[in-house]
Amino acid sequence: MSKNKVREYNAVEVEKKWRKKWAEDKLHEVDIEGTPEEDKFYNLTMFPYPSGSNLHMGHWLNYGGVDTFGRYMRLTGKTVFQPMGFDSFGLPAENYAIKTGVHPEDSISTNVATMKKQISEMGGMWDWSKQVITSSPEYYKWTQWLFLKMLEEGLAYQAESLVNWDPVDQTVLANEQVLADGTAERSGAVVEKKLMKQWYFKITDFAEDLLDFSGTDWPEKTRKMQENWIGKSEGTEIVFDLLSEDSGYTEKTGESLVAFSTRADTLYGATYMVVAPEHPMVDELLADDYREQCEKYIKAALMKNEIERSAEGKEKTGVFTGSYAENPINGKPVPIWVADYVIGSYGTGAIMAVPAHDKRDYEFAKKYKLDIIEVIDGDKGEEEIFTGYGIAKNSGEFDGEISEKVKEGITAKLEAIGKGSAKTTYRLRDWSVSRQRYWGAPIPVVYCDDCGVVPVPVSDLPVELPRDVDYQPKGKAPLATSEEFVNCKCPSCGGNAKRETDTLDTFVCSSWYYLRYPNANDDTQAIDKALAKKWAPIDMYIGGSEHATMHLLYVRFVNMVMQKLGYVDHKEPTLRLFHQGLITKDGAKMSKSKGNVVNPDEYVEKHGSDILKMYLMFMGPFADGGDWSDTGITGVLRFRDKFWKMLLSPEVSELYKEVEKKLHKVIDSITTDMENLQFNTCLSALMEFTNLASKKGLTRDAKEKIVTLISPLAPHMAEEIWMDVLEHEESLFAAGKVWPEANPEMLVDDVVTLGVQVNGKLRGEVELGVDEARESALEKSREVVAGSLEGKDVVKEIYVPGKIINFVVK
RNA sequence: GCUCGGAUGGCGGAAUUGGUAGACGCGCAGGACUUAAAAUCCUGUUCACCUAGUGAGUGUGGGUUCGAUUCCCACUCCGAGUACCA
Repeated sequence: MSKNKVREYNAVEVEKKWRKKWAEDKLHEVDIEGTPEEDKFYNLTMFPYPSGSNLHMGHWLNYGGVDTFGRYMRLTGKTVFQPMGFDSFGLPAENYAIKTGVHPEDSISTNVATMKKQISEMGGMWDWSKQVITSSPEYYKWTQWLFLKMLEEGLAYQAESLVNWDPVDQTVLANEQVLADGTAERSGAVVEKKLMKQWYFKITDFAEDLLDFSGTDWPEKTRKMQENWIGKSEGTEIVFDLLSEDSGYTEKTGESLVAFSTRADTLYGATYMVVAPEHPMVDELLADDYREQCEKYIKAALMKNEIERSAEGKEKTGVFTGSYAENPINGKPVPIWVADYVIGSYGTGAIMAVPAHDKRDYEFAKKYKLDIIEVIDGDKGEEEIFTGYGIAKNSGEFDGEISEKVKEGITAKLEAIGKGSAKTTYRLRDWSVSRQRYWGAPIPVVYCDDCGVVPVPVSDLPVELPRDVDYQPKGKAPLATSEEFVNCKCPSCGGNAKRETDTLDTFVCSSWYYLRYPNANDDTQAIDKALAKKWAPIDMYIGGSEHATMHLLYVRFVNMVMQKLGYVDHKEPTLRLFHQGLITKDGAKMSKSKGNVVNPDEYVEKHGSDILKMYLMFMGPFADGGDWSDTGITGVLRFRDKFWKMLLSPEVSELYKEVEKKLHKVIDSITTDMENLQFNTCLSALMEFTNLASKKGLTRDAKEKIVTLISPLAPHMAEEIWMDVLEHEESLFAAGKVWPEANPEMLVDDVVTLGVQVNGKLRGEVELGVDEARESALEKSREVVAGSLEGKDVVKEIYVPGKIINFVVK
């Protein structure tokens, strides 16, 4: 029948042949306009940053898994759109340029070319005809358009905020560029904080929408992380009136300090207040005798970032301001402190401290000998203080009531006397999108003396990033050094104006790219409504979990805005989300600086990409990644050869019953595992089948089924078998819905072997029918473990059909 | 610090809703084939011991249950994120 003798499998040659053929046939190019909506499957991976180094094992794991899943969906009959692009703006290219003098445009275009070549050699079904490169004017033109939309919608605004300032390099630093000791990575200078006017996106307007994940299939952990990041808490804003020093703290100054608390029920126990070092009222709180000491403390505190301020083992520090405020519930004066454990951006930046019922306040109060008054009765257990809900005491009229009631009562009372109100706050902050850097999309606004802030009209986009700009750090944004760029005419009045010189955060570029892919080459509009509505939401989005809170929150936010504007129908950008794991080397993240980067190319050259991909998929769960070691690659090679030989052996006319049953069980388990992206167990199942069937022979039908099952994992080999051995006319991946279905009758066994336990310990095995009746099952089991039952009283007999028998004896 | 994960043989890992722990693979040991080796094939392989068996065992200590890798409590270690790396 077959013209093929059993021949050796030459992976490298075979793979090259099929990649060439697939490219010629444009097999992976999707008919974006013509595909019916019910057939579409948008299979997306988070696009890579084109860094200097080659593709690493992490990329391989990531894209290997994406492609395996995509091919599986393809074989179930879906039209799979699997585009690829590059997130090419950003800090690393700029830093590289500063260091080496190579222009980011040049290094990026080299890197993109290299990575594209390497990704192509993996043999994935990437649709390169819809590529996006975020640093290209054709793309960032529309990123600027997105900014203008935000502005139009009132979702972009300017405000001052603190940034890391390097006084030597005269430049803003990313948190990453600030070392743990507070000095700058590059210059070594002690980093300062500087107030700067920045553009923000009002993501906080969408806090409630972002908390609603209905309709999505996301990992529980990612949802939790986002929920905590958004950090909704319902509490009370409480007004503490300031007391004047001159009066001996008996009279009010007329000013007040507002604190946010989720535990208004503990207000009677509030014995002091703490304001964040960056609190806007700090300066007026400083009494003369305390000013010098406080200012020193505040300056030091502002140099640290949030993580350092609350770092491990760090003792809480603070200073007394010399001011007092009145506790509104009992009229008692409380001292006001400044401490860096209070963060300015959360709540109101000021807290009422209840040391008897809050751990941090307790530590602080003990250290500085502040009053500690218990106002709740509760079981402390082994702790020094009680932090839960209990029964109120020392709380005036609220004594004896439960905390929840007290909270409501006190809030109501505060409302009645005008000293507070119920309030919901969120930890989520607005998204700062301004960067004082060169390598980003220029923010498309101009500043006109007469008209103020004027958006650049869409027809004038892109505001092009000039190539010849001095991007060396020197005290102002790189774009500000270019007179040619800065000076322009006001689009509104035609008078002299100056351009905004900040660029956009690269997260803005990546917040909408999935809506651009379907019409990536369309120069007339950012998003094609009809196409976006058809292809969005993303059916499967795969990327690292390091993006759980930022990128994945920004994408959701932007999608919500786009929905509001009618560009998409769905609130959520992606239905299903999956995080691949991390590949490490000797337990550490692979990086050039550590010198532990393993180059995938050498494995591809030696064994072919199918082998490397299968090995990465087999190494462990796709969601876990793992530590790289090539010791196990032998097993995958052996399996591949065995599989190849099995498929090339002569066909048999009928399958052995055992093999047939196994085939259907394998179809069943692989289908489930593919759906769940558990590729390691897909391979285990294929190995088991091969071990069994290679001795017995396969029918043509079985060969077609098993080749289809392996094809998402080893597409080149599968295609070679499909076309060259099984002599099909058309590619397996163009064959439509060919994924096999298991025959349910083949999945059930009539006999099962069950463990027989005595007191929960395995003492024997028994063969039973699947639905063996209780009495006969127990009867047979008793015989098996007769020895262990001898002389004992059986007090209970447990029989769970198909699972277990357990005798409880005394 | 805070938030979220993870920990199973010598190694990578497997185990629907609690039901025979260690599938599959690597490695190792023994055997077949070979003048020999490689490759391939077969057998064995959680550990301990007084080895026809018995006991222990899924990071540690407790708990719930007839039964826990799985559920609960406390802890240890490792990883990710922590808002200007992406």
